[in-house]
Amino acid sequence: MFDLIRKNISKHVKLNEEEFTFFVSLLRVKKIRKKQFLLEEGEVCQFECFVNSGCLRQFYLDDSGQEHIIQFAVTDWWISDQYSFLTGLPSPYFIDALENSEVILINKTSLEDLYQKVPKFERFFRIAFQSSYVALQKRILANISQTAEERYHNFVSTYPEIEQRVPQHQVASYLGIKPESLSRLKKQRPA
Amino acid sequence: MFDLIRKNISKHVKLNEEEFTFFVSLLRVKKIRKKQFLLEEGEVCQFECFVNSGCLRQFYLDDSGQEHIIQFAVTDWWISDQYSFLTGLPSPYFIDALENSEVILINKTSLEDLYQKVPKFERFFRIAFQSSYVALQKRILANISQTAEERYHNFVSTYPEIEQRVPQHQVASYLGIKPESLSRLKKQRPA
DNA sequence: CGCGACGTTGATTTGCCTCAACGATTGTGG
DNA sequence: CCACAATCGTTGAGGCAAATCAACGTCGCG
Repeated sequence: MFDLIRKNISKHVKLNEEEFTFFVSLLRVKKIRKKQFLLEEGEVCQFECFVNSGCLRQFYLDDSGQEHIIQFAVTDWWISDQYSFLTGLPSPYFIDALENSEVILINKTSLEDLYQKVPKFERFFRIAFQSSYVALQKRILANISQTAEERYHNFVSTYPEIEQRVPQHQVASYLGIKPESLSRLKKQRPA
Repeated sequence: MFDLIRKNISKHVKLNEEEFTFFVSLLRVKKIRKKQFLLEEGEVCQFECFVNSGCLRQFYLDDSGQEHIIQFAVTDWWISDQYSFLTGLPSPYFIDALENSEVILINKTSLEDLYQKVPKFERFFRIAFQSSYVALQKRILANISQTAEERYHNFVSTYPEIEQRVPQHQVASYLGIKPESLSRLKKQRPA
């Protein structure tokens, strides 16, 4: 049950049994079925979420009813709305499941407690956010410097497993283009 | 000299005199003149950098010789290449000064030392990266969901002080559009 | 002064969007 | 288990936002 998250954390910090046991005592496991929401716009996000299995997405719903996918999260990834989590303000985003999924949640007060008792977790999340920051910078560079086609091929080679399992129009949304356009550019130069 | 950085850090963690004194002992102050490089493509980035005064930018130079601005950093901001800093690999980016500037540097080994001796800094940078992550997500959303004009007005209202001090074509680069296009859309609907 | 950096404007092209229709597949309720 | 609806991807025609290419004016600085 907690093997995967243990391994995930051990990528950046080494925990002993006691520390890990304490960590686990703060966790809550949740199953989410396809299309169910983990977070809805207007709610305050109170958790960090680790994906044990399945696939989720975070998206923004604009005034014209269009969805814009901010991120995907498959097995072994973290997902949450850091904006709402940090500020305590209502989230502008939705998080829902693209497949039946199992997630592990830690809520904000537990996490603060954890930071106090096991400062290594401060380090873990520092490194995790630093790495995520790097990934987002790369995505921004792609957005401001590349064509839709280049971004798509970039995406496929960076995240082949996501390209495999999510519908094509969701990938289009993530790339900031229309489904029709993605369809067309794939025909011209298949992956 | 170190008042500003002290205030910046105190936004997230409280330091006593001893801790701050130790921190300062690890710092190096550097003046950078306009157009000088703080980091060049191919170098390994060994520092975190705090801008005490002036203005810097981080950019990518593509194969066709085009610059793409990843971020600006004015007084009281941090700038670095986290990718190279984290991985120890050569940076794909440049960092240079848009004005004569004064920066405060802490190098990687000193920072690791600092994390060991004063774990509060782990917390400080955790929160700093978490906040930056939020800002980058917002920029990505803008890039995938808004028109050039919307992104521009968004930028002006978010960073009025940057809009004031950097040349217009640099703002265009940051927004992912051409200088001519920015000029035109400003004429149609002035800020 | 003269040159380079910067912003503007015009003419044209193009990449992606919009709107619309249609087939294939999936899933679901009767 | 079939019928029907919903979801998803594709294709076509036409439109528009932004890019491209080119020229030019202004400013500030060496």
